[in-house]
Amino acid sequence: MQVTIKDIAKVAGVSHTTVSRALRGHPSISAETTRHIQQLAEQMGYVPSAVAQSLHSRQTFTIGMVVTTIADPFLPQVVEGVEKVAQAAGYSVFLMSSHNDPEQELTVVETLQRRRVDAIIVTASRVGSLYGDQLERIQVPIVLINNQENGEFLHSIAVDDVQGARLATEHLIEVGHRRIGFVGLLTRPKSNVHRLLGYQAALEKAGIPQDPDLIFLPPPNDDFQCGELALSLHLKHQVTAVLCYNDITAIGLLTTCRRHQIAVPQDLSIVGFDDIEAAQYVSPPLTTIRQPRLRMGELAMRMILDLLNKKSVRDQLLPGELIVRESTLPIYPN
Amino acid sequence: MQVTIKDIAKVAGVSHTTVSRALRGHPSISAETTRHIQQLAEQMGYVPSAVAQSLHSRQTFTIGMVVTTIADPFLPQVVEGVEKVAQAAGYSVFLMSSHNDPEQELTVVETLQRRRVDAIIVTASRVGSLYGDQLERIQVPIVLINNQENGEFLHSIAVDDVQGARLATEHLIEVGHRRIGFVGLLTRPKSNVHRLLGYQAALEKAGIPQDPDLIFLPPPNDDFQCGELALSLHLKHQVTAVLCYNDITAIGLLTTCRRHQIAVPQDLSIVGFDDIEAAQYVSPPLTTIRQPRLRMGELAMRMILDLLNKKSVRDQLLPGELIVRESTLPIYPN
DNA sequence: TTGTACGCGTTATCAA
DNA sequence: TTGATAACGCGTACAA
Repeated sequence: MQVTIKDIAKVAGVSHTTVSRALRGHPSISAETTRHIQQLAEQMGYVPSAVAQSLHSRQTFTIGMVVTTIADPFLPQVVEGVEKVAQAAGYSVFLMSSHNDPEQELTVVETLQRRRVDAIIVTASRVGSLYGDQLERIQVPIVLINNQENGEFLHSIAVDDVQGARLATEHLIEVGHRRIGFVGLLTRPKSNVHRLLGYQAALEKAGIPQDPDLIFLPPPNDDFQCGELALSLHLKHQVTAVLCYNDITAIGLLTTCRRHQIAVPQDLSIVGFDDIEAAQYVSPPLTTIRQPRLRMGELAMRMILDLLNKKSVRDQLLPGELIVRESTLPIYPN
Repeated sequence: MQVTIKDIAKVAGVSHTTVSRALRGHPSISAETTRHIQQLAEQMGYVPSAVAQSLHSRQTFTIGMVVTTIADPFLPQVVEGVEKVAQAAGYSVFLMSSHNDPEQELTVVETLQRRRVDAIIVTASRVGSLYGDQLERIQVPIVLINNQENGEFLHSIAVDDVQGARLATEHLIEVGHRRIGFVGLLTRPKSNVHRLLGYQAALEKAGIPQDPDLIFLPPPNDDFQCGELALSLHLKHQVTAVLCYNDITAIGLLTTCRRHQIAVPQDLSIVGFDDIEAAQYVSPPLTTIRQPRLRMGELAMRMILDLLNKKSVRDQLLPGELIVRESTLPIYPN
């Protein structure tokens, strides 16, 4: 059974009010009794109940972190950033998975509401309108990561998909490629379009004519398989370079190339997106666009703190960073 | 401002007691008023306060999941398993990182205690005696993952390091290797010894003499670099195969081999441990010992549920599974 | 400087 | 079938 301030009060022969004050260093309590009570609390192993405090103060110093699944290689670092800043500010994090299942999304939102979290951070690949409405009904600050939406309580931290994809494509163009393919993912409609736009903008700027055949949108599948299917871009359409929606897709393509004796990057250059851990470990190491995941998590939590302190905040669109490794090569090496 | 049962009571013209009962389907309330009140609650957007419920019931339906850092590639799947089972049972999960920092470990434990979590799951590479004592003072069921300790409230789920390492070594022996190296990690003293024991047991059983030169314990470093340093086993001591402490280490070795033009597996076979995501993506795909991470998480949470229901539980030692990929090859291929 | 009384939102006991 | 009251652990206005 946990020790309460009443228990301490009894032992000290004072009221629980005095104990409460003494423990929090209230100035109106004499230095001596304060010291005495604090010492007593220590001895008795007193730890205040956040539950009772929350009931009284109407804030829980708790936030909900909603993910589709924490097993997504993109997420752990984001969560790490969130948790770090949260912990430093005295907040604890509820981790909740929605698994992209509408039913679970509802229970997750309801649970968050029951738990009276002070704020919510969501990184879901899809925040449907229904889901978004549900979220907003909680009347609590919400920060979306990589998923802009409109709404009074909705704010966002996101990577600039257009800029990132353009950067990647420009890299390929600079080293001499002209037949450049794009592998999109229909399961991520929004950012897919943005990355496609970035790709097209780079081509246009370089005066390279668009060829619809070079844009490959595999049927919905897991990301890796989409990459495998994309080999046709090379086999049927003779692209010399491919920009993939993300690293997993790029690695899928990379793997198939190995199986088909297609040398990367000599025969085909490949660029990914995200810079997940595995990107540096595959062979050849993957050129990619890095998303500052740790920082995104930190920023999201900082934004939450600002919102809770009634400070005004601005949505952030972060640039992706080109990481050149060994999966891309000049088409005309010197 | 959140709706409370008192608000509903006012509107319905009854006491808050009646509302409380009606909402929970208490039999002593007339069917009609029950229906009426439930409907009213729905309309008013009532969501019960878990905080108030917890204060009264003295349980929070909350557990603490302590990790060193969620960015460790081993952990996400474990957490996924925990969260899944927890959610299905009506529990929510606090995710807390200790970063292997003694000071943070203390604050984490204290926070868990303040929050009055019903139980704790810990997967830390090191649960020092001090840390363990602190943990046990909370008087709450605790399940350790991959870290056996003794204590009244301490239980564990772990992979059988000895068996796993033996399995891996036997695989290498079976395909003809006799000069087999072992790369250990001093940062994980306990399981390091166990894996070493498994390695030695396999050699002994096969009648292969032990050679201390083939056991390499690099100075504490990050796991990847330890793998890189292990190249000396091949260069100086002519091993034809190496068992690495974990996949990251194995991938470090793999990467260095590529840089030194050492063909894997033709010149050197490599086996890892864990079967992290990246293991299947590297080239060549890594032969390794799989830890059933998702299942370990599920089992840990199930064990917690049993403990909370006063059921008796047994510590579990799970076998590792040999996953043969392409980083190992018979030394005398047919 | 200290204590009394009340409220936070919910459930449970007892009486009506 | 329903309601008044107390209790969970804590913080605070007000009184002493």
